[in-house]
Amino acid sequence: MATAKQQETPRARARQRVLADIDAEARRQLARDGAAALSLRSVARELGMVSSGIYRYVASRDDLLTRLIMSAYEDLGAAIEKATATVAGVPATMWVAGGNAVRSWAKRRPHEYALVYGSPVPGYVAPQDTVGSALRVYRALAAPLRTAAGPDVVPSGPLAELGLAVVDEDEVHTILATVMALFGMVGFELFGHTKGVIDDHDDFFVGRLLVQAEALNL
Amino acid sequence: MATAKQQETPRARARQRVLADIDAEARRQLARDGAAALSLRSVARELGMVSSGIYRYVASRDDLLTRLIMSAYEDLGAAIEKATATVAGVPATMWVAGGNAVRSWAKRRPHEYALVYGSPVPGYVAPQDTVGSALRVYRALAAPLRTAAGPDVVPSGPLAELGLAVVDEDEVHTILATVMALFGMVGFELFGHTKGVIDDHDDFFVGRLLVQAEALNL
DNA sequence: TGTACATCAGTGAACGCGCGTTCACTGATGTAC
DNA sequence: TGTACATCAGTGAACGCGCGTTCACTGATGTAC
Repeated sequence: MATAKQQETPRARARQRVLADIDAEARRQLARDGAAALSLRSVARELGMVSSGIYRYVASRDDLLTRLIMSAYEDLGAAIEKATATVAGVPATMWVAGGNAVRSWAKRRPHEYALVYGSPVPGYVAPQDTVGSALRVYRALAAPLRTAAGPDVVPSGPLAELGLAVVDEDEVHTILATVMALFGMVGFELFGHTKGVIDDHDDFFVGRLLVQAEALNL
Repeated sequence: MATAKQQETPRARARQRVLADIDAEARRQLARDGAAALSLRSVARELGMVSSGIYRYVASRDDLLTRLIMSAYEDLGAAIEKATATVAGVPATMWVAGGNAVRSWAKRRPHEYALVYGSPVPGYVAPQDTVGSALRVYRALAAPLRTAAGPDVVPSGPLAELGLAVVDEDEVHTILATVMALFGMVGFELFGHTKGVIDDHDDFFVGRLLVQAEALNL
């Protein structure tokens, strides 16, 4: 199983390029029309390829969706990491930065957000591959908690995967519920449920993030 | 514009019956396959009607979606009202009952929940008609707050439509954020984001509802 | 009570569309000797 | 360095599917005199 990448042949390089084009075009279509409208045929068409040709690169429509889901998670995770890193050291500020990153990413890429945190795509079942990428988001959000806990903590308990050592069940639940509340707020705004109720969303959101930081003892 | 319903003619009664059948069948299909799979043709087919015949009853697919959305809101609103009414008088208990009603309704009707609180249906824009129905849900959830405030309160401020008189902006935001947190938790569980993280969802959920009730001063 | 006309539910054919996926194929690229 | 064979990207046609919506129509029901 030695997948030697040494000696990159022209054909292999071309393949990588086409694969990247496919991903890019799929993302573009997802961003424009949403997951439901995404089709292998239109991706192939846009790439100037005959519709069946795309099967040399992608096993099925579901396979392409999986790639999109994973890259959405990775992209969001990276955005949070970046936002958090710029204010590293001050837990409460980190939390606010992370939360704001989620919100602004969601507004920048509403269809991608909908794909991963909205209604499941009918008929699609996420393969195991996606959970790692999904985890990156939570790990990024947990950065302020890690900072607050200090560098000497040995991860343990139900949140060990996030680099946390929390044993008290109520505390675990508080953390989880806070994350869910964050996504609840983002989803409500993005999906238009706050129209006419909240006028200054920025203000509302930052205010709530601060309250959350307090609840998390940051 | 005197829409006299007096003198119900057989034809009119038949029309009502067919319309009800259409709604029922559409709901059945929505429940089974989700909104994306809902088609006028299959509804007509199932009713033993030729596909074009359904246009005597429904203006378009979007029109049918609107009916489904409104009835979903009404149904959820009614479920919350019922749950809250059975424990009327004790605000905190009412809140827990209302929250549990949202969750159990969502688990009973996942596709309906996804239709109204999940990703927007691509290409569909909700007409103004739906906001009244949507409001019923929030009004039902606000019952414990009304009870806590007492019967003499004259509704005013941004939440007047919910029968509340709250002027303090932070308090308004707390109420809104709590509702969003509720839907965030329900959505996360329903859409499978808590797999492997939370083992006892009932326990988690009730615990959080109690915390929320406290935050709402109930 | 009876007739003449208007309304309306439901039919059947059609338009034009797009989809996922399979298959046998050509011709270029890569590899082993 | 040159040849023979294997791999693989991309083609083009096809299968079978389902959709929303329009239109001219028939025949039954409802209404006005």
